[in-house]
Amino acid sequence: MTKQFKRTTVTAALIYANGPIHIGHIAGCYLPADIYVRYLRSMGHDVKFVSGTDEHGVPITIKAKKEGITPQEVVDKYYKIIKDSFEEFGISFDIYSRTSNKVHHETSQEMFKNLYDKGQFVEEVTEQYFDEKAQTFLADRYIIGTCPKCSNENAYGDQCEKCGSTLSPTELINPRSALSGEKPVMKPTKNWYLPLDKMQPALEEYIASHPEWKTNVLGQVKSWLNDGLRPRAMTRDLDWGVKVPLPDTDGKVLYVWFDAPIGYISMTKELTDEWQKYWQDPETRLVNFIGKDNIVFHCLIFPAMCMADGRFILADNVPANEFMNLEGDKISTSRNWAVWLHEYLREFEGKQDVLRYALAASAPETKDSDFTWGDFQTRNNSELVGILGNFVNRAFVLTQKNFDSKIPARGELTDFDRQTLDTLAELPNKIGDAIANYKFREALALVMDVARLGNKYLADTEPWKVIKNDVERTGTILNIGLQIAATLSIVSEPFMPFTAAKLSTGLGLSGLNWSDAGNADLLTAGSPIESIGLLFDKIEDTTVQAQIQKLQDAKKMNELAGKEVSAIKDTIQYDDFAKMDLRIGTIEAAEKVAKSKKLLKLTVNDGLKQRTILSGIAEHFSPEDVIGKQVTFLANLAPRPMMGMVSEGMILMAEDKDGSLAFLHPSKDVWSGASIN
RNA sequence: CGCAGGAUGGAGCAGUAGGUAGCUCGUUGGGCUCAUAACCCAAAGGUCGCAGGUUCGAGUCCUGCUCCUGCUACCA
Repeated sequence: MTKQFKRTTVTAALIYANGPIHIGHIAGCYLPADIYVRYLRSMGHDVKFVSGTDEHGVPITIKAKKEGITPQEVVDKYYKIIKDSFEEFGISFDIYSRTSNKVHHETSQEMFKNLYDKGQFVEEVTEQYFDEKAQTFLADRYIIGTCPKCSNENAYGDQCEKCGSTLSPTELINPRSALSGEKPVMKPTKNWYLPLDKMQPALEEYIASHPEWKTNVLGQVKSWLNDGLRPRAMTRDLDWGVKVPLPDTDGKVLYVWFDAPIGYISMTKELTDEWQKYWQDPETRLVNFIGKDNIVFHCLIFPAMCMADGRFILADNVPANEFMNLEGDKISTSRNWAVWLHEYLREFEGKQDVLRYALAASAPETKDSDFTWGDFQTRNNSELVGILGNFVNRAFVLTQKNFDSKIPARGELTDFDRQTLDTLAELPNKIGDAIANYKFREALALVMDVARLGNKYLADTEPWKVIKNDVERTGTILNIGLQIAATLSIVSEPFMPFTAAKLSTGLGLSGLNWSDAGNADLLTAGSPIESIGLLFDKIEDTTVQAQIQKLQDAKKMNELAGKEVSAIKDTIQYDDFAKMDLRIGTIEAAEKVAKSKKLLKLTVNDGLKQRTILSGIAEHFSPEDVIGKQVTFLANLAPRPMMGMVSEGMILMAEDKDGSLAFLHPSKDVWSGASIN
């Protein structure tokens, strides 16, 4: 922090190009990075802001297969959506590129080759599961099998979600491929590993030299270091990605997390011929904005790569944010629980700054935060409209009415005027310091304090009263009010660039930068102001409710779409079937089982006697619904004690897509006890 | 299991080297009327997750515990 740098390279996480972007991405890294960069630019610093899409890796090939298109078509589609929405949202990248570009392939291959030639890799041949039908090696996550610990039949190769234990694919009983359902075979494969274990001391030293990093970042890193780093494969068996630049390596590509961070470098290459200045000069400060899931890659693996390579500078800071939730639930692309940026831009035209404000104000800087539409509305209505918009509007309207839309001259100052101007002069530095220290929420609150200062100044000086008998004094008051607005147009720019631009247009200002903020003479008396209308509009309850409804609909749709018809079980013999005694019975009585959420106690007449069957259907049916119904049940199932009672059989139910249950009735009433063959 | 982060008035968050608990929004009351029923002032509201300990004194240090999140596909 104390070191003086000549220039700054700012990167924002490379987003994976298999879906559009949502508010979590923005709040997590793109908006903070943009605020930071805009501030540095306003300070006159030399800064390059680089980001793009990460277009390699297994999930993209899966997505392509699912949609029946090529991986390239997948990434082309999302690259465009993502790039366009960022641009419209005012994220001011100097370049937004992609890792499928030629220059990126060359750059990462060159770096790989350099590490290889320097002997930095360890070659190792391991046995891995291979899917013969899909002709591909399987990532741990794409192997499904029975958990050795809890016998869950759908455990993943890396973890069983039922019992939570961490697994390795070879531990699974009856492994099968998630792609084809086939049983995978073990096949030897050679890969190149980066020996992180040997590099740990150097990495520890690097981390130790940055005690100023955010606690969540250091904590995460420490967690990895405590565990002890292990060698990590930098190549994968896959045909989608950057080819390994060595002989006889067909079907092998660079590990996405090897090539992705190099993307920052290759994108800078595309941007400028002077790219080396931004990546190799120790007087350049490198700042990587990311979300917390990326911490290990940016704080350990990428630095390790750079150290091994020897040519590149290491990050001076990695200000990672935590995660943002949505209406109390985790944002999820696959569950469609998200506010998509491209949709927001369509539905809230011209309101980029409202979302920028709401996200910056509740960004997950120190811990996970929650975005709610209610909060969005409040922030807009009571802060942007009520405080900022209102102040500007008051100052403008008063000037229009009383001074013919010309900036009035400033006469003699009162103590209160001076006090106000002093406060005004201090705020820009405070805001700048907060931004420089990655405290964007605090910085934004201080920006609002500028508007609050203006509101209070007008309320205390009451120009609408003074005008009745002292025009000159009124002029002084409004001059000061407008000067406050002028500073506001500068300090709000990193956060709300669209609003800031409108405001400077209205005031007839241009070309100002951060050092001008706080100055009380930005506006010259006599120059005109231009009507800019209202900076912000109120957002109505109905608008907000529509968004919430949309989310809920999406959730429902997704639940329905998420179900797939399960595969047919293994073949059985007739004898196996004949063992089951399936019968029709009539439910004669039903009651809820006390203290149980799911169980219903059913009294079923099977033609011979009444039997008690406990069935887990209470969440779907009430006792009145089922009395008198004929149902299919398994009559010779071994009795099973539950909740202090014994269940003598099992009612057969069909589960519908949405999780609701249906009974199996005979198509006409039959006698109780009818057997089923 | 372990490691890491978090748990502070109704909501969202600050609390820097331990010394009477702050901010924004919301609520209530009052004032003002230039302004998008916006603005200004004031008040109410917290035993700082739980239980111990160190200290003259702890939200802040130590120990144990509980809950949430991450480390684990999609994903910032």
